[in-house]
Amino acid sequence: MPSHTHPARGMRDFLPDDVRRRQYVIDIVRRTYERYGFEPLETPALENIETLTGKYGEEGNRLIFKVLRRGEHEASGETDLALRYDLTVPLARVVAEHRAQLPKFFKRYQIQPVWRADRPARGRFREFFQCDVDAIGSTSPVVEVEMIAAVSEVLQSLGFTGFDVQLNHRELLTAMLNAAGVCADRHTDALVSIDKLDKIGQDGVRAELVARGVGDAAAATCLQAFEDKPTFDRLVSQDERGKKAAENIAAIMALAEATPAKGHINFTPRLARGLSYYTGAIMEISVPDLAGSLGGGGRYDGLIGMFSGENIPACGFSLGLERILVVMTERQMFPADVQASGPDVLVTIFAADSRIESLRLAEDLRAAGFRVEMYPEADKLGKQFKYASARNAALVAILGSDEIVRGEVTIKNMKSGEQSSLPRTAVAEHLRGLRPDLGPRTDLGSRTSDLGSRTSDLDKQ
RNA sequence: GUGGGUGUAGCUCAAAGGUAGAGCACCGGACUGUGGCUCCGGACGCUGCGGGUUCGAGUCCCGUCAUCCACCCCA
Repeated sequence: MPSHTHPARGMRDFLPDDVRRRQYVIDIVRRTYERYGFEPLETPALENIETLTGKYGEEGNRLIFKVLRRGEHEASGETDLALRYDLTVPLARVVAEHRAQLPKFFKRYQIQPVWRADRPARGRFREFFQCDVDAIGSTSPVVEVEMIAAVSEVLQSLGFTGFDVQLNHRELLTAMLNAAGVCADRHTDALVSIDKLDKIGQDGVRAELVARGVGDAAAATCLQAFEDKPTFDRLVSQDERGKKAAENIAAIMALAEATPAKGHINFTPRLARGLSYYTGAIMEISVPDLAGSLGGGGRYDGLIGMFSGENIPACGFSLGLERILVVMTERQMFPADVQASGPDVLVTIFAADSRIESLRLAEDLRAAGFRVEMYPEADKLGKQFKYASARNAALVAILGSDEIVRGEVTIKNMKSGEQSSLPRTAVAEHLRGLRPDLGPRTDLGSRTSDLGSRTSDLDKQ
């Protein structure tokens, strides 16, 4: 027998209250994405390892969870499969594979877990959910704008007000670094350092740049560019691609004025983003009390071509579910009915010989759409009430010997303490009048039925 | 992967080398047809795990695992 019962490192069990909070967020994300015309996609947890390797940069490669080959190869440590690291690369594979069956401008959303062999930290896990939207087939800035708009609307619907969409462009950074005299093979390192300007300051970045092999003069020019907008513009406009990138960013920001993202977008020259497949606009969303980001994305016009040979433009954004949950939980942003869930009615059992009467009542109330829990044993009523209280039941139904003789049921409101007896046949109608907030919760059913089917399959294995 | 903190009852934490405790939660009773409040009682532990020092280790040392924080990186 195992000595401990913790889930594996960086993995979590979700108890009912956790699941309800997650589903509440996922539901809003999905409904918003749907309204923006995105369609659902699901892909397998496992991919062939060559599908994933070489897409995420050096650090990303290291963090891929690999699966040993089965059978005789197992002993050698050889690996042929890996757990997906994100939802973007699988999408690129799907587009390359099913191009003919997909619309010209394929817009999809995907809400599934991904895995990274990272070291767990606050808001960071080894298994976590991403909520991705991507649009395939167009280079128009309208694509970026809709992406940012959809994500902004999700956050607003969840109750976020102070979020910040940071926008930048890979080509802009490339042009700037070239003009500053940073040689091409130092670009990635330089960007990682520059990304830390807020955190470690100018001198810190300068030291890091030099340590990473960027010359003193080039480092100084870079830092000046981030300090002084005219310098930045001058450096960037020295080549054609830089100019076009600047125009692209300007277009995105102007068009976004017509969307829910209005007032939230900031051009952020220092934003770099780690994944290597980005080629154009890059973006990230952050809120004040979280060190990392709530999500990020960008344009990756070359990724699909790595699978199909044919370059198909694409752009996407990914929201991190657990990052959102961390902040929402801390700020208590969940509605009351999501925080405290319980049955509408708990039906008690007065004595063993009246069990069947209690069951009949429970079934009637269920048919009327209420969420009904049967207390399974004929314990004394005090215990049954105590349980109802602990379960957060709104109402308790009692069918004692007196009630059964009179053809009545006693209903007690657990919050107010009021209770009344009424004819057995009038119970459902009465309950509806008593607590109009109770009853059928259509959204709960659909939440569970069409989400995460793949994850539940995985759980069973 | 690097540096640091913390691991004791289900939970939050005491016990400063000498008999492992409290609060909350749990169970039972006061209250044999009514939860929350009160009172009384009960159960609760290989002190993360393995080694070492010592007459004696929850306490000191080494290792290991877990967890948290800061880096690194990221959603």
